Amino acid sequence: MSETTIKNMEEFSAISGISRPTVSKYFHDPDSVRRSTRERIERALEKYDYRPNIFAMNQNRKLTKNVGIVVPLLSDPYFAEIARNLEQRCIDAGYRPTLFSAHGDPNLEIEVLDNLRALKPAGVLLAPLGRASHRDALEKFCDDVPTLIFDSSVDQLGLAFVGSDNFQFTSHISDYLCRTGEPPCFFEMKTPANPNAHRRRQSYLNAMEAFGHDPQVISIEGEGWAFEEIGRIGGHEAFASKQFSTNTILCSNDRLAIGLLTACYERGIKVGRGPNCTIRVAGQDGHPHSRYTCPPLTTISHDYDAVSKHAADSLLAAIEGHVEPWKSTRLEGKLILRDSA
Amino acid sequence: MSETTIKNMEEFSAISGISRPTVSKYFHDPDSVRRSTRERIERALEKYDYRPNIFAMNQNRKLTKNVGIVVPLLSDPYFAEIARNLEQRCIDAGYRPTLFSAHGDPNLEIEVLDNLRALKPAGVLLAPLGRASHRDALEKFCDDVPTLIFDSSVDQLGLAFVGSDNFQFTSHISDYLCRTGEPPCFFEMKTPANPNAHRRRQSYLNAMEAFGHDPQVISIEGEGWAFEEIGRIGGHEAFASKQFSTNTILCSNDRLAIGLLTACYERGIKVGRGPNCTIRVAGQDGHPHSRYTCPPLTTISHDYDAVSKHAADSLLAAIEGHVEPWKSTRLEGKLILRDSA
DNA sequence: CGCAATTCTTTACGCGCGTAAATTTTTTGT
DNA sequence: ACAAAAAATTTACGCGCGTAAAGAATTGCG
Repeated sequence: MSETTIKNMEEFSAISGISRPTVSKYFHDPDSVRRSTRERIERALEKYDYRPNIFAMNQNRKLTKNVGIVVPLLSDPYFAEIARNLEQRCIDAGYRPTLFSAHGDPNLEIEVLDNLRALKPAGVLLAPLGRASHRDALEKFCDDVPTLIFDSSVDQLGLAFVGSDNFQFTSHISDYLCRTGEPPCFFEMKTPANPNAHRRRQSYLNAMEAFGHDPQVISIEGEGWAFEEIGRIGGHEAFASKQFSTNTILCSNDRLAIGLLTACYERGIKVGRGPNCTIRVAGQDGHPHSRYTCPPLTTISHDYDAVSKHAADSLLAAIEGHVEPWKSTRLEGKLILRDSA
Repeated sequence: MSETTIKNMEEFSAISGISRPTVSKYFHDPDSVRRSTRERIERALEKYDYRPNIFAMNQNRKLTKNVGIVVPLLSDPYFAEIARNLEQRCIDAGYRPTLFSAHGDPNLEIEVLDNLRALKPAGVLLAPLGRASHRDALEKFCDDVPTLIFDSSVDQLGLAFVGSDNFQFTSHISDYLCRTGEPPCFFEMKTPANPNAHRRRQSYLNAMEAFGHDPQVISIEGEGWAFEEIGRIGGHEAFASKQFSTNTILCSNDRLAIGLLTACYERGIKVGRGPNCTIRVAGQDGHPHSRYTCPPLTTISHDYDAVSKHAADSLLAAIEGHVEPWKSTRLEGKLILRDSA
């Protein structure tokens, strides 16, 4: 690398011997110029490290290379993990992802989207808060910006939806639980933040009917996103009032299950499949932490890779002009057998 | 809000009746214009929602209002939580924070910093990866961009350092453990990613000497950021080779402790203070998850609020011209007594 | 080799805003 | 009420790059 520092595209075009408009074209898409000129530019690029001013670029381009990634709660490792995955895929495709979290607050979600608008993103990958989201504001945003919805669907919003097949999740794990012991009760929040919860409850009811068992749904109180605490408190109350009719509890999601396991511990209830265990607990999501609960949590896991790949691919395809009608893609989960059930 | 849509500051200045340079001044700092004109602008702002083009602003301003927040691993809820905190403080102070994660990879850390440079940030809040960080690249970055280091210090890098007092952490919890039972062994990674680990080990050694006990450090193998798994595997090996000389284990951090708890469970070892418990385990960090382990983890917690407040305040003060010599601030932690020890 | 199709160069303008200088208007203090 | 200070306006230029149009150079192909 030489010492002469290049401060703009004009100077760079001079020393590279290529005209500025062509250099500009190169930065927009390296393959849009002749092979030989591309090589000349890249040789110069190695000698003098120059990068076009990102603000000047974005100001004039009709379409930027910015991509927004919005999740409901970044402090939930599930979302952090999927966000990381999406981020990498965008970078690999030559886009500039920016990560946002609504921190569980629907007003913040709107604010985030407003800020995102200012970045003139080519597209957005959005996991909505769900029930609490301001529906019409989301809709308005999706009208303006190519948006792919993931994780939790809101009608036919955006370009498409990619997520997990919650019916398959619950029916699969219910099936497992029924075949290996007492039929499960279903442990959930009464007013879940996420619409997936409703699908899971329904799928549980279907599964129980198919097996000819009486379903039992325990719907606990609690607002917000502190699911572990909600599960813990709700668990204590459910135990105290003897609401569990069988020795098996299927939780609507892993974080609730983690809280329930804590409640079990605090009440001296042994969880697992072992000889002196009195109860089985299973979750749903394949939460990064579920491996390390005590006992390790039996759960059904999202296919993180497949979901994020499908989501990123769909968005980027749409950005690049491949129009397709709205579509919902729901991927199957994998049962992860561990000690808790 | 009226229907006429304003597309630039020129138009907005026309309808608000204020000249464009004054409007520009207002957006730079609302308090820099006379109260009456400020009110006129804000009245117009309510009628026609106009926001200055962020790219055009940043292109010309010598100093942007961008602030970068960089953490080693966003999927660790500890960092997610502190990042959220920092983010909010920046927004409240009128800055535009952008969140980045190095995803545990020192090369990515450099890449993130390079991308950050392109945003011409007014300042950066950086929690370095630690041992694995490319020291000289960080240094170079800090030379160019006002950077405040937090969580894990690297010499006298940047404007200042803000973090926790690891000596106090370990001495405090060691003290507690010694007074309430057998003196603790110290469970750590042999090659920890984070330099805080060294301080904690040293503090443990000091504490044990002060109490007149023989220290015992168990240093386990493992690279990377999958601390829980490292703790679990390392725990199994340590138990198998009977490396724990007392019934009390102080872990270098909570995530390691969480893995160790899983190992204990898997070996049928009862952890806690109860009558038929054979071992006590404590962690350090006050990890968001530590409340929900089984048993709930006794730990010493970072003062999240104080650390992030101090970090954000220091950076913003420096940005706004309050020069101060390099300083290291280390805040005390709070002991959180739970069932595990 | 010659022609058309590509690709590049030259020239020129515009994006939306920051900012400086000179001038005019408004406010402040007495 | 008046001068001085403060704030706003007018005018003008520049930032770094996108992009369009017209012409020149290069390429591919029969």
